[in-house]
Amino acid sequence: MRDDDQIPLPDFDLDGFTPYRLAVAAKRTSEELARMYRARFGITIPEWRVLVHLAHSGEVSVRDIEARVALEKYEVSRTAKRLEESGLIAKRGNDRDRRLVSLSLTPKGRAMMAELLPLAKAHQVELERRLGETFAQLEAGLERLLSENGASDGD
Amino acid sequence: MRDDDQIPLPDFDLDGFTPYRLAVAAKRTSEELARMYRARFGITIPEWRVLVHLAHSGEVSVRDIEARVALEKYEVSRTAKRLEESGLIAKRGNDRDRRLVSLSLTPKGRAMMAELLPLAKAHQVELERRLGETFAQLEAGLERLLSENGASDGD
DNA sequence: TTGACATCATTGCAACTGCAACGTTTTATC
DNA sequence: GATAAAACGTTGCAGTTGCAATGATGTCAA
Repeated sequence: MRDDDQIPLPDFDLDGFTPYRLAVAAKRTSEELARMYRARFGITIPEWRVLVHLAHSGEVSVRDIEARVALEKYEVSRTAKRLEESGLIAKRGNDRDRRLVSLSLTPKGRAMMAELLPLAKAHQVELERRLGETFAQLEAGLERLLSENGASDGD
Repeated sequence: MRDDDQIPLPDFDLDGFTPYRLAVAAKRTSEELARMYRARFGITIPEWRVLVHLAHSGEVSVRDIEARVALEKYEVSRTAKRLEESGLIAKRGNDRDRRLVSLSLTPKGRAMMAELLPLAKAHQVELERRLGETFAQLEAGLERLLSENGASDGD
């Protein structure tokens, strides 16, 4: 065998691989935001998602949140536990169906969201401004990806 | 105080929040791929990234990889450790600069990549087909996001 | 009513992650 | 050269994650 007797590999450009590009873009975008959440409010992204849903929907169960904020059931459960410990949400049993746990914002959580949501909105506006006309293109692509199997399975 | 005397919250639609949309789209896309990697080759996404870079670049250091595949230094280090343990890559010291560790594919790793890379390419083609004309739009958006601060800081 | 099955939420465990600190080696400054 | 500073890679630790299993409750059919 000669020394260069190696299996030849096809060229592959990771930078042109869409799943990779998406992952990197998402990570950057999320981390930018996560820094703000953490620095100003001391919350993580899963916490932010749950809080947003509660702000929007009032009192809901873990199950209700799961599907709506793209978190697994156990993530919601643990996130809710942390949020309760930091006093931002309240958990209580549901009398109709005692398997359910009702989650809702506490006044403290509500006050925080009253401050946070406008910032998030402003961030979105700023993002759209920064992307300019490519924003609509990005959205078209995301829409296509997200609608592909949005309801097909629980994952 | 009346019972409904609550701080009013602005409406906020998580589903329309671009960072969230990106995160969900990236997660779905990545997981689809991760399933294939894991099922057929038993590797994770960080492992896949390191392997791709080695397939492309031959022999490189941890530092070289770090920037190119969007992983932190310690992630590359631990990923390399695992890949070495599973016999897919080899690690050895660099004589010129003994701080460096040279990573390279083993024949076994090379053989795996020879099988994996065509599948990844096919996946990309399939993705482009599925997205149709929105693919170009998505790419335009991603390009904008990724070029914004790609070299500005190491993060 | 009872028993089998489904649903909801939680948790034990092992693996993984992020951060900061570390040891080693090289580079820069005097 | 000697000392300080920087670069490279690794690792200890505490916290987090994902999976599968669990317990508790509800639903349905006989």
